[in-house]
Amino acid sequence: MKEKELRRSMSVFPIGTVMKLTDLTARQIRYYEEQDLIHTERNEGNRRMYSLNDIDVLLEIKDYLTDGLNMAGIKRIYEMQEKEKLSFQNSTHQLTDHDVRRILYDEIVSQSGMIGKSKDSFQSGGPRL
Amino acid sequence: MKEKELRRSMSVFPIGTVMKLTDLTARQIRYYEEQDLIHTERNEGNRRMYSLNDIDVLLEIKDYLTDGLNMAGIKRIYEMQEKEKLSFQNSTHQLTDHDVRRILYDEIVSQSGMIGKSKDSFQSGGPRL
DNA sequence: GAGTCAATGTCATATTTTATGACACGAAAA
DNA sequence: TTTTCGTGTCATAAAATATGACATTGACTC
Repeated sequence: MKEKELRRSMSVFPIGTVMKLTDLTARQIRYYEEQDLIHTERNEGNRRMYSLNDIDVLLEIKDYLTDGLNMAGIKRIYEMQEKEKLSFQNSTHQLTDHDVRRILYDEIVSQSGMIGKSKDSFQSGGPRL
Repeated sequence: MKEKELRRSMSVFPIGTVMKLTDLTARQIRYYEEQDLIHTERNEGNRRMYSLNDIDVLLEIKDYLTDGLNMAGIKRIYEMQEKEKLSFQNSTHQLTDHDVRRILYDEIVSQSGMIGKSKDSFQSGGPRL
């Protein structure tokens, strides 16, 4: 499965394709990058090039935003995931990535300013994982 | 497996990406299109956009050329495949695509002007399938 | 050897796509 | 009300692509 991973992380899509695939505007995509939610590669001509993984992240971000999270919240989620990834090395991990995302997500949602928002906009059990 | 097929046939790559992925020049890619070896989609702005399947075909074409086939030969191979695809509907097919390609390939190679070319440049059993 | 043809290189010009920075705006927060 | 956040929009510059023309190279023919 190593080759598939590699393919999924190859930066091969220009922003125009990503716009269509994610239904985000270039403005939005660049803004999320500016906010450090994604880290985009550039080609020799300074054009942003995206991987399948990048597109997954953008779709995740869309979901989080739909659920009422803001940039700061989403960023924290990814930061925590990052930490988990690191501590993953010297400890057997009882928690799957799935678990971690769910836990962090619930934490963020219950902690951030979600007062006055309809609870209906939440699917039970957290984001699409 | 229907969704995967769909994804493989989505035209999402600009020619620049295809150049890198196939190690072909834009001139070559356009020429193969001009010769009807590939049929390229265009986006709203008239730019060519390629699918994963298109890239596979281009890599096949490279292989065929390496093996000494010319445009006409390659075109015939694809035409015959096309026919097979059509007759495929009203008959149970004993031959797999793999078989068909091999048979057509051998036919073309033995029939076309391969005299005086080293037999070493042929891998036994036909092209990469 | 000269000519021909197939596949590709190269160049010029026009159009499209993208990058960047600035300003605007509506909704939510303070 | 005033800020802040996420996004829209616009102007300008640069990169990527389309197209058509001409050049080149190798193989084949005569």
